[in-house]
Amino acid sequence: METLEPSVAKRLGRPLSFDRDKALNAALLQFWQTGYETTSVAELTRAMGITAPSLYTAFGDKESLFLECLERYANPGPKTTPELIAEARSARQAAQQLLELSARWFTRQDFPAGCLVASAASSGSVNSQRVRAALKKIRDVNRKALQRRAERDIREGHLPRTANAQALASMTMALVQGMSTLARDGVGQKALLDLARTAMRAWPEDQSP
Amino acid sequence: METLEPSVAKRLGRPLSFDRDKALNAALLQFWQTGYETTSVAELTRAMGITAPSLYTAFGDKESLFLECLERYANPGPKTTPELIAEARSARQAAQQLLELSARWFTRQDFPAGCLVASAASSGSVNSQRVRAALKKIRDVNRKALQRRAERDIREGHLPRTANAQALASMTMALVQGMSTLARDGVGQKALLDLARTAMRAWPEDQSP
DNA sequence: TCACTTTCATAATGAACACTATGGAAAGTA
DNA sequence: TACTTTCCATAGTGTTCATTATGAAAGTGA
Repeated sequence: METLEPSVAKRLGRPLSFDRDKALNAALLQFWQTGYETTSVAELTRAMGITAPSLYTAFGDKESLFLECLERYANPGPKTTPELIAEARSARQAAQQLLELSARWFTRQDFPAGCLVASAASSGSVNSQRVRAALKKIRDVNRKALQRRAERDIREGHLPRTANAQALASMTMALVQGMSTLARDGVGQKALLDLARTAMRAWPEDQSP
Repeated sequence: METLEPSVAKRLGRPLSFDRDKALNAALLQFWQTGYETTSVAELTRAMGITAPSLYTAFGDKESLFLECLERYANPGPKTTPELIAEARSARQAAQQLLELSARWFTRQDFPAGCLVASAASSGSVNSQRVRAALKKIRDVNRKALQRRAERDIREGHLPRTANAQALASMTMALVQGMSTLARDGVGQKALLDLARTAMRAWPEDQSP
């Protein structure tokens, strides 16, 4: 063992002729538009501008490529969504930011409409079990994070004792999922923002403890 | 033209050896579980208990079979969903019934979890454009029906003038879509019913005109 | 019984699928 | 320049896809 980090060490032989990062981005956009199972490797290679052998040596196989795209999609910044939820001023604030961000994110002109996690594999064959499990896990983790944040607010008196943390968290995440479908159906940004503001009436106002 | 109703007239030749209605139901359940593009004809014939040629002579092709399943799924009773929405006591009542019915339907033990319209083809290739358009149309029609019902309530004084009919309708339909995903992720009936009740806080109370 | 019509089971169709074997070209090191 | 390593392009692999050709079987009408 000469180096502990082979990825940093200078690689011998002919270097990659394409930008791995850009190719991954292109694959992400393709999956985002047309789903996981319903996107063929041929469509991926066309979108990425590389040939099939290059895809397989650089990314493994179709499943690994998708999971790497998903990782990039779900964690674009330094902090994860559960961390951002935990650190928000209140559960209510976290929910509001989640909804407003979704309204804006799902209707961006430079990206496919809707949410990859919501739409890439809402149903599928046995061949996509692992991918669907990975998507479900992201949804579960985010929902549970918001639920725990709401439970904390109830304990600390920022939300009334009668509030239902699970129901509030599930409702908020259901809205995020549903807004993705609406965005895919062509509903615009303003309509989704109005929706988000209207839905926040279901959250009890923050209280001082 | 001897008969106006050829389906009633005695058919010549060898009769069907399987129950067309039961086969259609089996196909519906299969599509419901594993989606449109992601369900193969081989899986369909296995679930329906018939061979491929029987499927094609009885139902046309895979797309026609799905559309017929969708028709049965979306219109099981004598009245359509938009009709039920229009005839409800109020827009608020319609929304509440929609949400509670969804909570119960999406978590029934004897059916696949979630909603066929929400999950069968949330994304897909060009081969499923017509199917996806048919699903979108159902979502659009139902959403618009609820929106019109809310607009009427505002006109007639049952909802405050400040209420946003489009936002209320979109929010309610987004919740239905999202509840389907939650049900598929394993969230139970009680949790979805709590969610529905919590979400109804976003609807202004009905008022006398 | 005998045409006639339609369905059945078997098997095969070409196309698309995910994935890879192979050999030469490219770019580094010595 | 010789050599090593890796990548790329071509062309395939076997499998599965949706769909159908074929001929025997099972009914109806005369």
